[in-house]
Amino acid sequence: MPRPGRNTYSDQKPPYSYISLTAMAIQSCPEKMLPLSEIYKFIMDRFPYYRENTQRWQNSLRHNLSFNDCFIKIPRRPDQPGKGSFWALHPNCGDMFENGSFLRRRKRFKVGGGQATDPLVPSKPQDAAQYLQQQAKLRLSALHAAAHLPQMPGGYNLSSVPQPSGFKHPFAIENIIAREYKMPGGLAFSAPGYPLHSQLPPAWPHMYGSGMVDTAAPISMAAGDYSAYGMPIKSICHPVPIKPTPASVPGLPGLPAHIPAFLANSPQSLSPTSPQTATGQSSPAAPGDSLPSSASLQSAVPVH
DNA sequence: TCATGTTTAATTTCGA
DNA sequence: TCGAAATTAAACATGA
Repeated sequence: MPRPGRNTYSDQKPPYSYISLTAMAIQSCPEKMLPLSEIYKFIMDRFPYYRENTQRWQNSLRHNLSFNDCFIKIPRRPDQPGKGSFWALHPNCGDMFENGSFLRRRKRFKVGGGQATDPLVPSKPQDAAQYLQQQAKLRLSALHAAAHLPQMPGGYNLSSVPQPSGFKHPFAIENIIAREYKMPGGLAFSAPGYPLHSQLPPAWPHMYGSGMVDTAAPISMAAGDYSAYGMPIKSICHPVPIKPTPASVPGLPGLPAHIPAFLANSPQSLSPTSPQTATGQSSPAAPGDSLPSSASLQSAVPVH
């Protein structure tokens, strides 16, 4: 829980567990897999609280990666030199934070634990790792292809990258946003115009401490500040209501009327008829996450 | 040597 | 109040 800061806002602990922070980091990159060092970096970049006591929380984070079945270790390919493996979210881990709290899951994800799974997604960690690595390649290909396409009205459509049926990733941006539509202080999220730094209420101290976000300065968003969805990461990484208010849109549980459906729907609902990848390959359905929506991809290709 | 990864155990925190 | 999830600490192994 966010506690009132002792000295500055920056020493507040964000209301996210290590699991949710890690998942956020993984989901923020287009390949949906990150090495440990990049996960550290993501967290420290976004949350000043974690720029201190690094040994402590990084040990905890590593513990979480190994201990929780929802994280899968993906070995580096020969063309990906470097230290350590990549980490990804298990494609079947589903919405672990369905209770609305990013601090505590109702139940831990266990492989073969009886969760609803996509039949096309392997559940065994080794198979899932291979599968995820393949999907990461496809995503990169799609992003690469999209970056070289002429701009289409309404933005690129990357829905050609295969998506699993009926799966909605817990850290897909639409999920996070759907939970965060009610900002502390009463500010409502108003897509499709994403909240910008200057619009963020000071009630999100984690993002403001240590001068990380200068609300007075002109908005300057580096490419790295965007998630794979074209969403400024800085705007999605803030405390959320631990207990969101009930749904207000019939048929879209948890979604208020002012959240556009495209942010709340699973990716494939945007374009259910495009099973081919941008590279022309056919492949099994992708794990449950989303590539940038057609509305957001124009600014979405992150630079790493 | 250091970063990464695994495992165990104790403790804290939170939801039912 | 209790059980489970999360956090923290620590020891140890492995590989670049």
